[in-house]
Amino acid sequence: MPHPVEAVGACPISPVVDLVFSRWSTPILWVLKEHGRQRFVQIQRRLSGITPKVLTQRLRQLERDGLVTRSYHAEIPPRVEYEISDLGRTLGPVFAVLTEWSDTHFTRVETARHAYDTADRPLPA
Amino acid sequence: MPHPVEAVGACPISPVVDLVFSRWSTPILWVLKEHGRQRFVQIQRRLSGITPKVLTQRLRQLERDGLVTRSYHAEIPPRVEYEISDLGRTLGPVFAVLTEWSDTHFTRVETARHAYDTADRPLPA
DNA sequence: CAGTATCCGTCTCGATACTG
DNA sequence: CAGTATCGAGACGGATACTG
Repeated sequence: MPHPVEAVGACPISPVVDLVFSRWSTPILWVLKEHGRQRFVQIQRRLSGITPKVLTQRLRQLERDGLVTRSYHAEIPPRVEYEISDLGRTLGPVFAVLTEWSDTHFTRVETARHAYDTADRPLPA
Repeated sequence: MPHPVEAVGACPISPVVDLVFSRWSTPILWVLKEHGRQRFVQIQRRLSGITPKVLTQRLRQLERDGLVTRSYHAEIPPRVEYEISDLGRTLGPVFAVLTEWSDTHFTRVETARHAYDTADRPLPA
């Protein structure tokens, strides 16, 4: 389920968010970036348990968006390899900034959550 | 619907993605960053039609995560104001990089989509 | 104003089974 | 191996109505 289009007017980066941060997209791009070209089952194993249906859906979307390339080799058994594209590699700085933010600020989020959960607040009941 | 936890092992930025790029989170943070402290209905109007239920849900989550602060003023009528927190403001570079990526690369995505959609491919039927 | 309560449609995911 | 087909379950969002 993509982000609503109505939000684009208020938030110009919504299209990119849909593109890169849809469910499973980021982990798939990440493993392709980290481990290079690989086959369908290898990706599936690294994402520990994603079903073939969902993996196929996401890979097709990423291929359509030009972030991933698919190469089919008509052998027996058939061999299909996926690789992050040049366009996909340009996302490197995006991931780098997110990694850096996570390393420096994520503990503050966890602290905030804990504080919120243990705060005295008027009971909803 | 958060990203699956199983993906975290393969992709360390999954928690941040859930935090910042969950549905509606980015647009809400964006309008708070752009237009400063504002009331519930103002946010609702800028996001053109988000329902109060959903807006409440997301604001609560962002408040719990420490990205947004909520201030309640017991007046008649009641007044509640939301503001991006200091922690939320540290996301500035993240948004900046995404904006830059969008400006320089998004047309290539659209080109790729068009090429994919008009490509001759064996019919699925 | 700032929400909450309820109902409902949709979408997606997950599990399972099957095919070239 | 690399998917496709089908089914069912559940989360989530949208619309509407109501409250302090």
